[in-house]
This record gives sequence, structure tokens and C-alpha cells, in this order.
Amino acid sequence: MQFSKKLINWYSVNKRVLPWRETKNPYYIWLSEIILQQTQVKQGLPYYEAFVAQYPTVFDLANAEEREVLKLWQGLGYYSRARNLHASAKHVVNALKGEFPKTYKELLNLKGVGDYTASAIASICYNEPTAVVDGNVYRVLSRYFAICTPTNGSKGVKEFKLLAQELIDQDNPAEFNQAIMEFGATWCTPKNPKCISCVFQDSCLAFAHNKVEDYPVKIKSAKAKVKYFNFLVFISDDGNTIIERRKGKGIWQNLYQFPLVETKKAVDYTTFRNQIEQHHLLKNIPFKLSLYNSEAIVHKLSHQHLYTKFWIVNVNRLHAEGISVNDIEQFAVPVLIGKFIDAFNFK
DNA sequence: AAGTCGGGGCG
DNA sequence: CGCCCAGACTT
Repeated sequence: MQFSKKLINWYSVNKRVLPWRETKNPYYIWLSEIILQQTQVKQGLPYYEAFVAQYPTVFDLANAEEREVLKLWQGLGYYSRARNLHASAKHVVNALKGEFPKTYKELLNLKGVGDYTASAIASICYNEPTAVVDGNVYRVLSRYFAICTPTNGSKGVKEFKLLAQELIDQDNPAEFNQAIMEFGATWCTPKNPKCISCVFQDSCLAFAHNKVEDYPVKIKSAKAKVKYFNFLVFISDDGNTIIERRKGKGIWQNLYQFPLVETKKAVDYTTFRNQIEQHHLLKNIPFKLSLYNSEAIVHKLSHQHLYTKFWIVNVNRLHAEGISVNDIEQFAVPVLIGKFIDAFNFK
């Protein structure tokens, strides 16, 4: 039996029940695909349910404020997805009268929609035979055909896209695309793949060579950089604190945080106390400084390890506009900040 | 082509 | 601890 038929047969028996598999509404498919970028189903599922409940249509999403969308996205990471999601919803409503693009090529024009997502939506919603290539597809195909080309280089990207495009079931691209991803996610897994009970056991080249876990081949990524973050947690006598909206291009864009002082290396109490005497929020006012966590909290991201200290700054009155500590939960904050807020009793 | 962007989970 | 995840975008 040919690859695509065997795969779709496997899928019909083994697929998980998931809410976005109960619809072909492009708004819901688009929403699920954005949420699931670089995100496992288990992690993304509750966010999908929350977004569908909060924004049942693209019009509801377009009418929301960005800070509200970011708040609902809080904790999921890669926050540009949420900003692009919101911007694209506005574009669909305002420029396209609420009608989603219906072709791979047109879908690519939406912010946050690249080759993978455009292929997924076009195939699932409109039966366009455009092959998806995600992390699962790289793994399944590199093993089945024993392909050593690194999957994360430009050569590999082209090669695997072309191969998937040759394999896709022209009559049922929607099922094929979802099947190959589901197979990678649940059977042909990175560790301990279920080769013993695999329908491709007799034709998988990696299995024949006993090298299944040598695939896919990848170019090593750079090691994470170390940074030292010091957050100033102001507390005034009247129960206010200061949070700021992150600007610029870096991490956590448009999320909120306590005023941040980044240092080149870890600082002790005396060094830091002297350093922030000149801070614009502390100039010429009395304050009491105490360190919340004597041992730095290490927050690990893909490209940065953040060694973090939270400094409690007691003042009589704030030197800038503040918020009541009771209102802090209304703001979208990074997980690092959210964990502190939960652990620290503000009252 | 290489960096950047999060956070959770697994062995 | 390193690697992976229904990738996209910038430099």
C-alpha cells in the first residue's frame, strides 16, 4: 500500500479527539494553528478553549483591545503570536469584510502566518493540496527515508517541503496533513518511538538500519546567554506599586513588569543599594530596601537564562504614577513576574 | 544563514 | 542538563 493511504488508515483508527477537529471554520482552524506553533497540544488546549469562549468570532477578536488579548495569552509564550493574531483579526474584519483568505498564497499575507500555517489552513479548510512541514513531519520523513540533511538549514527546509508535497494525498490533503503530524506526535516520537507496533516497520529505512533515534539531523543551536535581572517591587504606604509596559523589540513585548534594572553580573545588597540611589524613581526620597530572594531565581528561556532578584522597595509615596496592588492581576505579565506575584503576599 | 522569541515537559 | 514542541520574523 502507498505511504499516504497507509498513513490515513492509521489516522482513522488512532487520532485523538480534539475540538479543532470538529470544525472546518477557518477562524477556529487559524486560531488553533497559531496557538499550536512550537506548542504541544496539551499546553495549547486550554488556551484554545479560552479564546473560543472569549472571542467566538473573528469580529469579537478584532474588537478586543490588545492588552486584553495578551492577558488571555499570558503564560503561553511567544507573545508576538498574540499580537499578530489580533492584528490579523482586525485586517480580516476591516479589509476583507470578515472573510478569511481561501488560498495558500493569500493566507501567507496574514501576519503570523508562514508556510506551515498557510498550508494547514488551506488544506484543512479548503482542500488545497499544500503539504505541512512541522517538527513532526521532519522527524517522520527523515526516519522513513533515512535523510541526513539537517532539517533546520535552508537546504533541508526545501528538500522536506518538496518530499512532503510529493507524498500528500491529492484527494484528501486535510486528512493527510493532520495524519502525518498526529503520527509524529503520538507514535514516531523523539524519544522511545513505538517502532514495535508501527505500521511502517517493514518500510522505514531508519528502523531497518537500527538508527531511528539518529534522526532527524539538526544543526546545533547557540547556547543561551546569561542575564541578571533586578526588579524593583515598590510598595507605598497607601498600597500602591509601579509596573511598566515593556517596549522595544526584545522579549515580552507589550507585557508588564516591575521596573527592571539589568546588571552585568550578580549584585549583592550593598552594591545594588548604592547603584539605585541614582535611579530616577528613587532620587532624593527615603526608601527601605530589602531583598526578597537571597538566592537568584533562574528563569530559563530558549535563548536566555535570567538570574533574577526581586528587591522590595518601601517608600512613603510613589515618585511616579502607580497602581493599587489589588489591580495587579488585570495586567498581562511574564510567567517569571506572575510566579512572584502569586508567591508574594502584597497585603 | 543565523538570531530571536517562551514556557512546559521529558529522559 | 539538553532537547523538543502543529514556526514566524528580523537581521
